[in-house]
Amino acid sequence: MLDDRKLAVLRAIVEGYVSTNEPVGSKALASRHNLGVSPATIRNDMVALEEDGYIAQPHTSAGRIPTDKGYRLFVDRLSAVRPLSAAERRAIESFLSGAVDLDEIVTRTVRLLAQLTRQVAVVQYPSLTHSTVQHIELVPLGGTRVMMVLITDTGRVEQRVVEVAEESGENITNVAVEHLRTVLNTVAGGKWLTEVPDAVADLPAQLPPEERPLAASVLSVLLESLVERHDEKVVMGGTANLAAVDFSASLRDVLEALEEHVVLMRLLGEAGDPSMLTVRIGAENSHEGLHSTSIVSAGYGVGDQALAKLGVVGPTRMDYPGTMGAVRAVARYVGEIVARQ
Amino acid sequence: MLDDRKLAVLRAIVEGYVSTNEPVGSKALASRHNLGVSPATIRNDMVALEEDGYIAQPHTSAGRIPTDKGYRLFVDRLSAVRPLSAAERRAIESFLSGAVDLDEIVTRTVRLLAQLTRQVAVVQYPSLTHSTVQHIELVPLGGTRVMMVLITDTGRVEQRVVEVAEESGENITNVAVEHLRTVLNTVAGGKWLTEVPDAVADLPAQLPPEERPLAASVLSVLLESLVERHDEKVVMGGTANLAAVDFSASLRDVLEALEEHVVLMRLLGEAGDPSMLTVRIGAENSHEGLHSTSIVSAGYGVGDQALAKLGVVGPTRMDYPGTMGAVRAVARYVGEIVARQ
DNA sequence: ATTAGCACTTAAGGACTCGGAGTGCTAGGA
DNA sequence: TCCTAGCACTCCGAGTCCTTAAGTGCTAAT
Repeated sequence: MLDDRKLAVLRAIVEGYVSTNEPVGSKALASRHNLGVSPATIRNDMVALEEDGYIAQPHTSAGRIPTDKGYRLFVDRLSAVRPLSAAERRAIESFLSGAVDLDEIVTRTVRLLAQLTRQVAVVQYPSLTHSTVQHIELVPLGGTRVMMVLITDTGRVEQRVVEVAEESGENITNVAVEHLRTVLNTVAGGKWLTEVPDAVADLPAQLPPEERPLAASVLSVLLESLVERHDEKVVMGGTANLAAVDFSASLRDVLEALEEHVVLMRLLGEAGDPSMLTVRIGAENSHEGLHSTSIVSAGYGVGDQALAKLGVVGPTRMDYPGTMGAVRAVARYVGEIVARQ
Repeated sequence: MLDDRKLAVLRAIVEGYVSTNEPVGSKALASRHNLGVSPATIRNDMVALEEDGYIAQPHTSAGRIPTDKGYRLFVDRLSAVRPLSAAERRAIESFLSGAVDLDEIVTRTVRLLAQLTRQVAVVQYPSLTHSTVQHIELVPLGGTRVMMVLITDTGRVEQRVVEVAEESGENITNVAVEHLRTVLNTVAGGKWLTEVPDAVADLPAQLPPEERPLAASVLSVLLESLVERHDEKVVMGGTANLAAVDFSASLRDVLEALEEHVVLMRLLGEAGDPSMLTVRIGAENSHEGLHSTSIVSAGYGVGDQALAKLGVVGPTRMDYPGTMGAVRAVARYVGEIVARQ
């Protein structure tokens, strides 16, 4: 059905349309992309490609543009991820290695990706799920309040203020807090976060009765902060790059979708091994407002452990090989940097 | 020079242009804003207003639109901040009070402001400058590394990994860390952050020699994290609202300016008592890309202490009374909520 | 000081034309 | 059987022209 030449034509159409942003016709194709055949032949191929739904024409007597399905085929079979130049890789390395902080790593990564791809970049914070407990700290804040700080081996810090029920407030002594801290760290230290709930389940029973209200309050907050999916934290940048593009959907819809972080999470979050590139094209995105965009994403992490994902959002009409190269490269470096922390 | 009627005309022009987004002519003015005079009279006034630079016409035979100077006069003398309705205030209250976390307060505030004003909202994190040290925690991470966590009374938590110089690495004993923690909290606890550098200056001298390398490393990181202006952290939301507006400058320029957080900080940061509303109109903004936008900002804080600022960015053609009302109201509530934490 | 009347300007929108790019189809050639 | 040349057809987009509506500035009268 699709012989080599037809595929070559499709590739040429995608590349042409991506670079010029104008529907590409048979004559232009024949002259520029020396395919060795006449425009008429190309037209015949185009008809076939159109019947199969890979390309479409905006109106009669216009050139062809790729459909979502066409881009999909292009990405899957007709293109190779374009590796970055040595200079680009050095730039990434030096730009990211200057970060002191998990926050800063994420912020810089976003800016880097946006700049590299000239699109909107999205980076998810490293997930708590694959971390272990490094330390749990309890700090009496005076009154009936205690601050709980959870530190993970991946450098993540979660803090929460714990409000202890009023009647038992007088029992918050430094001794009790210190005791609880010791016990907590003994029981939960080094455990995977997913194991913590089980590990602390029968902890209050082991404590003297007067310390139990405090322990109960702290534990409920701790468990709560584990349940909350903190990998839902994302940072976005490069929205200015959207202004240059004209979407078939309104720019407003796209911006709105991007601002709903929950949506973003779904987009990045679905499926995908770490270091695997995921490309979602046009209507493949479940969210309505993003039907005219494509999303290229990858997981990053330490070793083969996926900590989180990052990616870029751009028009379906994007430079896939280049974008994929940039996303992959950045994901790798970020993984390294996070590991180094 | 500017009698009452001319001012009334200016006000009518501003209000008309803001609501219709079209240049407003003398006839429309006379009929809608019953000023009790004929169009011809209004025209005469318009000529005077134009000579003084308060209004301009895009081209001959078009109506007038206000200039930056015109908006300025309108804001300063012709308008009153419009208070929010009771329902709106209740909505703010309930929306903000659900936040558990400083991060969440900020995030929710941004979304709230954006929704209320239908513009881009910007919220600065509470500054460290006006906080006191609640607690400093040190956690050995194994090897030559220690995590330092600084907790302030305003609920802010700063964490840093401290790398202790290699040769002295063996000296990181739990005893030394605990000792340093105790001493640090004794010396710095309850102090204003600005006082901390002085307070800890001669601390190493008081320690046994084998603990000094550790102390020196921790202190240098601590001081560094105090110097870094963490009130430079800002969160932005509602960019989708920009899509609806057409700026004289390109949308891209505006988005770019907004993404440069440093620029935002300058914009919000300059001058202004807490609870004072600042309005910067058009070219009054130092940044080129924002010459066609106005910024309404206010400080928020506990009592009369300004912790940080928040504001919105919109087209110069904005509903100033309403926007100012929303910004003021949100600033007040956020101040309260932060205090309550 | 205000108003009515009038001539003038200008952008926006609609109708029309025209050229170019591109197509589909058919018939002839390797 | 596949490719190519040629040709008639379609349709968008740019350009031109015209008209309309809104608005102005000026002058003279109240």
